[in-house]
Amino acid sequence: MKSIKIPEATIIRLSVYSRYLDKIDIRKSSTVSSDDIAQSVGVNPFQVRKDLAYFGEFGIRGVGYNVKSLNQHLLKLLNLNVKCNIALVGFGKLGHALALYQGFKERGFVFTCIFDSDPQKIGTKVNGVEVISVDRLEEIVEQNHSRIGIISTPAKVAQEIANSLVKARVQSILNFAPVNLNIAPEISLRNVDLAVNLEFLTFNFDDE
Amino acid sequence: MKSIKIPEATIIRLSVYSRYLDKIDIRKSSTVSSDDIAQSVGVNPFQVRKDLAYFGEFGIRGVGYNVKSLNQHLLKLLNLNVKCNIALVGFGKLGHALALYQGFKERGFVFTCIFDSDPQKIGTKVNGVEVISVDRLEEIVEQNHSRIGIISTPAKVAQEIANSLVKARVQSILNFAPVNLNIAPEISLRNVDLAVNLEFLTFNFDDE
DNA sequence: TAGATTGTTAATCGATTAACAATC
DNA sequence: TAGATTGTTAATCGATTAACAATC
Repeated sequence: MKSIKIPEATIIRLSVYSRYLDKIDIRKSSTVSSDDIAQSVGVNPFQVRKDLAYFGEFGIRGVGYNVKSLNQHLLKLLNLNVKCNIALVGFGKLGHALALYQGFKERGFVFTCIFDSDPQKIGTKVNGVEVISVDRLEEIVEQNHSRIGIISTPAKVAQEIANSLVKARVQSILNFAPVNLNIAPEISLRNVDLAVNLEFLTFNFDDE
Repeated sequence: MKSIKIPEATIIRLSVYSRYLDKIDIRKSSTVSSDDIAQSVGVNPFQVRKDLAYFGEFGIRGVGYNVKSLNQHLLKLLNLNVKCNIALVGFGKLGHALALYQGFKERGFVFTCIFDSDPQKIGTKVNGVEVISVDRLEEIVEQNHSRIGIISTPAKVAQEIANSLVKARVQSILNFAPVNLNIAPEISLRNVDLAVNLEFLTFNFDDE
């Protein structure tokens, strides 16, 4: 099915569409149009239909999309219909914030193991999950069958952590460290670079 | 100068290039080639040169770029040569993490005012900056001449906060709330959507 | 001079936008 | 049937990649 290449931007939008559908009160209306979705998430209706068309025909012409069934399709495409174990590495302020982030919980994401190198933090618990020494990362992550590793460590050690995660057989890495990670191409990698986002904004200042 | 449209992706890369230049030890070599930069940040050398070419000629053919001078040019383009006041709204776990984030400090970003609605938090201090009631947002942000507002509140109130920030004359908004903000087009807006990044990764699972 | 590396133009590629036939 | 809205093809737009002349 994934033989035709799906644009990254399309995948991101699928996730956004799905989150919007989550919020619709289906008692008011059980269907939704591409125009409606487009307006609500800030894209244009052509794009909504095009994005969906990569994966099949989910709507009814003249009527629209059934909210519940479309969302089920989207969740399935995003593989959110099955639980997935996630390892969080780096339990500093940012790691802490991620571990407790509502936006993850709402979409069904729960961290199944958490690592840090600070002896002060090791042994403490978050939502019933114990913080473990990063020395045991490879062992535990493999045991846990974590499919995703999240890196919220300092940039210096991020590459090393990434290597360990790959050894422990994660399939994907979400990296918050501001550094270019070199990893095997079969691992999917996504970088979230916070400073860069701020600098995008300062660039746009009209320097009077 | 900004009459020709600069791709967003280019602006993001300028920021990445600059951060890389920060890290180069110029005692070892005072110049750097587009190949070198490209390798280090994970893009291709054509792209580095093309990105820079939007703004001028910064290199010497046959030699490369002077590290220090190129970085100064980039910092100027990104308007990082002048301090800019930033308001942070929402001092939950995520806001807290952002306020203390090293990656911001390293690039010269400091938050000059912080807001929350929780009486428990109001009056506490972070790096010498007091958390203020969100009721006083418009007044204080305008007084402070904040050019950027960062929203790390729950999604429900994000639009309302955005409106207040715009009233208080910010020029840009960095939004962490998972919701589409409707704001005047002259305000530059950047969304950082954490859950969507995770779902990008789950999409790529090879569903065996 | 010969080798290296930039700056810039051209070619390719991919994503978005638009238009419209299909059909409920 | 008429109106609405999808699914899909075509047109446009923009960004990336490649090639190469310029020049240090």
